[in-house]
Amino acid sequence: MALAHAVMSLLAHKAYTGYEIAKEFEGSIGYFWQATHQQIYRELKKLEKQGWVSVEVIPQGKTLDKKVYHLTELGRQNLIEWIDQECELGSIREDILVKIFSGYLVSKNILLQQLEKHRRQHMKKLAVYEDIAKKFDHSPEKLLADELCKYMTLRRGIICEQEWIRWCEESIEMLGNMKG
Amino acid sequence: MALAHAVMSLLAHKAYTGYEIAKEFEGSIGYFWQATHQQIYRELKKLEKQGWVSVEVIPQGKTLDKKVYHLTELGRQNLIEWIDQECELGSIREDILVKIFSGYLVSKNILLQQLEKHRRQHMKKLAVYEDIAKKFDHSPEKLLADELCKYMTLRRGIICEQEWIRWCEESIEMLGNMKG
DNA sequence: GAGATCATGTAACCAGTTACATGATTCA
DNA sequence: TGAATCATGTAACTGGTTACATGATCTC
Repeated sequence: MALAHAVMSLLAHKAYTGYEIAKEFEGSIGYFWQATHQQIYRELKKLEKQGWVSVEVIPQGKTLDKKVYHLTELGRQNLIEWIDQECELGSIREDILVKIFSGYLVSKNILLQQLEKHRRQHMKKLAVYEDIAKKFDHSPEKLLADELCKYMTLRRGIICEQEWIRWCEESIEMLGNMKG
Repeated sequence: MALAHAVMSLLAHKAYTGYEIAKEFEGSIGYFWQATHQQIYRELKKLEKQGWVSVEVIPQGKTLDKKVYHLTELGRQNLIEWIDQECELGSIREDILVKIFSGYLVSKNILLQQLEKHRRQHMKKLAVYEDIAKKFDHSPEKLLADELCKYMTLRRGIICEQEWIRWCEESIEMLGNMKG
């Protein structure tokens, strides 16, 4: 159910086209919830049926109409109620850990390569997040509530990347110390 | 494709029944890959069709036969090749972050409750992992390769829980400092 | 005797991914 | 003029979740 709420989260800020929502899922909200444009178009239709969003159709003449989505009052209420409900911990599915788990089947070098590559990927992501963080005024007392909320999710992204890097480095060292 | 490989990872150690594999997905491997017994029975059938696992049927007389699964040489080769292939970063879908993202729509108290609850859940998980870690000899030079591999994935679990707790605490403090 | 655990599965549904498809506009 | 981006979608498939179902054995 949370994709619906992720979409509504965006629409709580402002109206969006499906395309723009898909773009946001590549950045900002995409740092903690991934979705493709196909999923989003499908989800928006469901949300409309339930009356949680409304559509403003902007005719484009020759090509397909542009559709701007708005969060309805019903949708807003639903989102607010959802926030207060109990939530499960997200489920984890990390290829790299499956690889490490059976890493004893392959050579040390292959594992080290995987870890190095992984480390580099997370360094890249971290650099991106830290860049975005610079744009925020870092004193929480000065941030508006909605900016602070965004900033908190960004902090989560930063911490996540830092810890992946820490784990990669630790693991590389452990493998180095390993006999054989 | 990685559920298949997660299952094969287990079978690389020893033969298992579907039920036992499902149990492992609640502990050990379940710390980084979740799957239900329904998924596992379905996956085992696929793996058998592809010749990556073989089944040893143990008749139980009155009730359904017990089925013990073994990794075939083909399966083992496939797993080894998979480990060396490029892998994507796992995708993240965290309800709590969607909630925080639109947290400005609700009262500070509701957010604090969510964060506190989340923190407690991760503290519990951390305690479990740290308990398991105690059973390992902590010097990597002394661990056998397969034990070290398991230990590395466990370390990832521990770091992951620590970072969640760190983020929850940081966020609680930020909310505390917020005006309004 | 009741409840937990062992052990197997089917069916339906929902969510996520991949492939395919169209056409306008913008910029180098 | 060709590539990138804007903007919309359908279809098929795969993977994950929820609900239902059966029956044996073990332990209190």
